Amino acid sequence: MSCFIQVADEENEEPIEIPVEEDGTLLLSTLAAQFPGACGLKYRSETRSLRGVRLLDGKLRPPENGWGNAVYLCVFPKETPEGEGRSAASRGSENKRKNDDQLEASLAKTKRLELKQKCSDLIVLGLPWKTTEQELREYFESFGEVLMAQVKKDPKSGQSKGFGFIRFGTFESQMRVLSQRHMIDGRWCDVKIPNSRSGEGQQNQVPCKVFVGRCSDDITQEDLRDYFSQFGEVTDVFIPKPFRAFSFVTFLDPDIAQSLCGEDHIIKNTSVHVSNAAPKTDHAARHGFGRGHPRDAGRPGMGGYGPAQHGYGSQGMNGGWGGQHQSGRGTEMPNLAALGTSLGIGGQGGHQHPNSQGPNPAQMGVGPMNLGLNPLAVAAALNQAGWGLLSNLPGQSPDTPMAYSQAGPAPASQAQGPPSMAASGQPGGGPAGGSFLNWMNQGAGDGGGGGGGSAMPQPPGSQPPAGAAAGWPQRSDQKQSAGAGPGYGRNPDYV
DNA sequence: GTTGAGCGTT
Repeated sequence: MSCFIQVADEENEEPIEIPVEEDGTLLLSTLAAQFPGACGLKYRSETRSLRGVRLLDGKLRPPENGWGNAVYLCVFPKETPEGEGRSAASRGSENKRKNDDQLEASLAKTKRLELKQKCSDLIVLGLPWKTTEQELREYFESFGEVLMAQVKKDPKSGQSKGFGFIRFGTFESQMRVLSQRHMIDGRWCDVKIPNSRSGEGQQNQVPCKVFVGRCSDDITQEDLRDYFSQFGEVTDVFIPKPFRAFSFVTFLDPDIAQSLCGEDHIIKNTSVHVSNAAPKTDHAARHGFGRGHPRDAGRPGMGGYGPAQHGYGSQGMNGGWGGQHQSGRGTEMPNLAALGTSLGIGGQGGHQHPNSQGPNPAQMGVGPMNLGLNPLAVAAALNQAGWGLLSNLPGQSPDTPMAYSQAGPAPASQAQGPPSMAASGQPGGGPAGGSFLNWMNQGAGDGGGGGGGSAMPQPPGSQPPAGAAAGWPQRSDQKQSAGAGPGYGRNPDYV
């Protein structure tokens, strides 16, 4: 079996042999040790097209037929700002900027990166009692330089309290760690931005998650992961079940996610449309969304969405994206809330989407308080308008008229519509939050419906999230919040 | 010597 694979910076550069693990995977950290800043690999397939290498949990997986003798090429995050990682010069010509627009975008991005790149302490929850600070540090060192690792202990007994804190030297490491769960000494642990720090920088981030519309039902998670990995590391893929013609792809690098927004891509002979995934909280609705993509300048802001406050305040934000659902150990998602659904900096909203030919949802009064709306139709309509699911559409005001029928044909056959929020009469009251997007995002369904009272549809069978192939925590020593009520059974991805 | 959602004696 081969113990090394050949990796080069770029084509025609001299490859370096890099050791693979015994299980045949290549650790991203190993790759990064030789190619600082690399976030993935690609290679020329038989068809001479570039193909991305699957990356899961920091491990690059060999192609179907093994690594072979191919020379693999590093993938770097697009548009690495100056002073970080490898210089643009060393990356060849691919990142050359040619016009003022791009320059401007670059400056804006650099500025934003300065904001976002700050590391903060991270809390590690669920540590085994026996785990020491040394062990904690050693575990996380595989993700990058660990500046601090501490296990909180009872002062008297010295007994661990089962949680600790870590701090990384690079934001990259922090992001990577936040994007997954961690098996430490035999227990699944969660790493999160601690409450004491939440809101100090995380909100200045940009979504890592994109909405992929017009999916066909034969496009699998694997397909999406394979396809989108060519652009950068994919940390999660989520396809709602039952089939709803859209999916979410989360990238490690928000810039990569953003760079894809507005584009059409062909997967399995299907043209899918990538657009912004909507944040999960009404923050987005109030503050606008996104900073505009260079190629997609001026996405509409949330301004047109009516009184976004409507109905959400009472739900109680608990600080952080998707915070409503951040409880629930066991089925809890990795802390993607800190990753994939954060908010663009003070979005310069307000423009009409240049490509928006259909009715502007803002003007349409896109309200989830639907009239038995077919989600597929809504997704299609919004997406058709170049919007994807841009707004959180929180407890929409009843005074915004519905106009979906203008937005596009509504395949009426899939009768599984979103819950009638109008009927639920909230704002803010419904057990499930009362947002159309909540419903859209639920995917495998509000399995917590067992808890009763949810107005949400409850398709059978939840599934573990992508990227959790190793098995979601079902350890016998880990309480599973049995009968935890609404919410715990839902798919832990995207709330 | 038990425990298992949480949030840090600086």
